[in-house]
Amino acid sequence: MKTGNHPAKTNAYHHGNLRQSLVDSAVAILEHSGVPGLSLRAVAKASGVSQAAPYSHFSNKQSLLAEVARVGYVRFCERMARELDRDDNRLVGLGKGYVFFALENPALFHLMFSGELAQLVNVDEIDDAFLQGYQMLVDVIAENPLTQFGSDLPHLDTAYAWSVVHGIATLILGNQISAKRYNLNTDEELVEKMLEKYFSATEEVT
Amino acid sequence: MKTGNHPAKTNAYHHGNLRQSLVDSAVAILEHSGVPGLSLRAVAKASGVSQAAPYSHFSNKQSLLAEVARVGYVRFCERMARELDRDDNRLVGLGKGYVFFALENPALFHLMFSGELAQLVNVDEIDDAFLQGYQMLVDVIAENPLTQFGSDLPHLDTAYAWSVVHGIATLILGNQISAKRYNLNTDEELVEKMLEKYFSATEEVT
DNA sequence: CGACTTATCTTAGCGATGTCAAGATCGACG
DNA sequence: CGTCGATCTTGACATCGCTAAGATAAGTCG
Repeated sequence: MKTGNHPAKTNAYHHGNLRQSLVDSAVAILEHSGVPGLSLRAVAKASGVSQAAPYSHFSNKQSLLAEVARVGYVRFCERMARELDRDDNRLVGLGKGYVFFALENPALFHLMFSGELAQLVNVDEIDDAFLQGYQMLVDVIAENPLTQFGSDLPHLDTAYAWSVVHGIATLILGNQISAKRYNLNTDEELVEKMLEKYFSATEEVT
Repeated sequence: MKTGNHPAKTNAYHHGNLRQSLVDSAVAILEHSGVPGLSLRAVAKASGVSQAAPYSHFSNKQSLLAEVARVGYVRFCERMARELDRDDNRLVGLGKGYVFFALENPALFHLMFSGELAQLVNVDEIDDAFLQGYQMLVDVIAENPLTQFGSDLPHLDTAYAWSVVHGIATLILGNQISAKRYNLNTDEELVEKMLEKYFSATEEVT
């Protein structure tokens, strides 16, 4: 039942690396059982310890979930970075990475942005992974301004671009928007078509 | 503790109009206690009945929540309709109504679009209120096409406009976007500025 | 080496939750 | 009046997050 990574394991009683193991177990449970299956007791059992053991490493369930979200932010940035250079328009690429991550990790994405962890994880006192992702967007917008909307309030463009991709991701996950409504085969195709159409009018800048 | 509306009440044992009363109680609890305070037992107590009474009218908690979401859709449409004609650009007005509703009813909005009720309430087999709201958007886009993005795939424009307003609403609710980051006083001001900038380039159509 | 300290983990239990089974109540209808 | 079906109550079960009390073992210091 253990997740397998106990590098500092010492004996059967003391786990050795329980904190990290709990986070890994939680991520694994979240991926194949979703949010409803993610109970503290299930996480503890998956790591081979008793129900109350997590409280030696996390003050409560929210603290564990904040760690899980942090893992999510790291993977999120990696996913966006992977897609960033595969597109002629870097903003389109960044957007694809954003939405694709959401589609590939629905439960994790929901946890990261549900706002239930907003007290612990918000933009003001956020961890580095989240800020790194936000900085990607700021940089891409800076190197390729959205002048098709005019040059007033240029700093709003980051919030706008973020809203577009976040809205697409959320609505697809909630089944309010789907590929078959637009006679497309996959949601990925829908995302590409939307981002290419609504993020691409930046040629006139040069 | 009762919500007050028992028009068909018959006696102390049989409530008379429990189904509607439960929905009303749930909406009220959701508004001033949020999702975490919305337990079936609390709803039952607020309507003055025992814990298991709701199961005579709803198969489970999700069924009740689906009813609550339906109430939310009705109010949602009313809110958008109220804002629709107050703007020169009707799309901007519709968007304001969309986001303002989310800001004014955060818990209800979250319930309506969280996707947890997606099996019960989706766009395919949705109730009239939801479809009415979607039709508002379709009509506004039809009478004022977003030709600034080109005229190919025009049916994607509804999904795009929806994504923009939904993304703005969700990110503000999750505290990822806020007015003070843009030196504005209120979130409403931020919403207006964004929608006017990114939804207004439709003059060249006429 | 041996005793003390501290972090870690277990067992037991509390209150709250969603849900179900059994039975009580009462209006409607013959 | 008597039966029936819908409605509601009581009581219970499993699970949940969380806490208290105590067991275990690793580290430290004499």
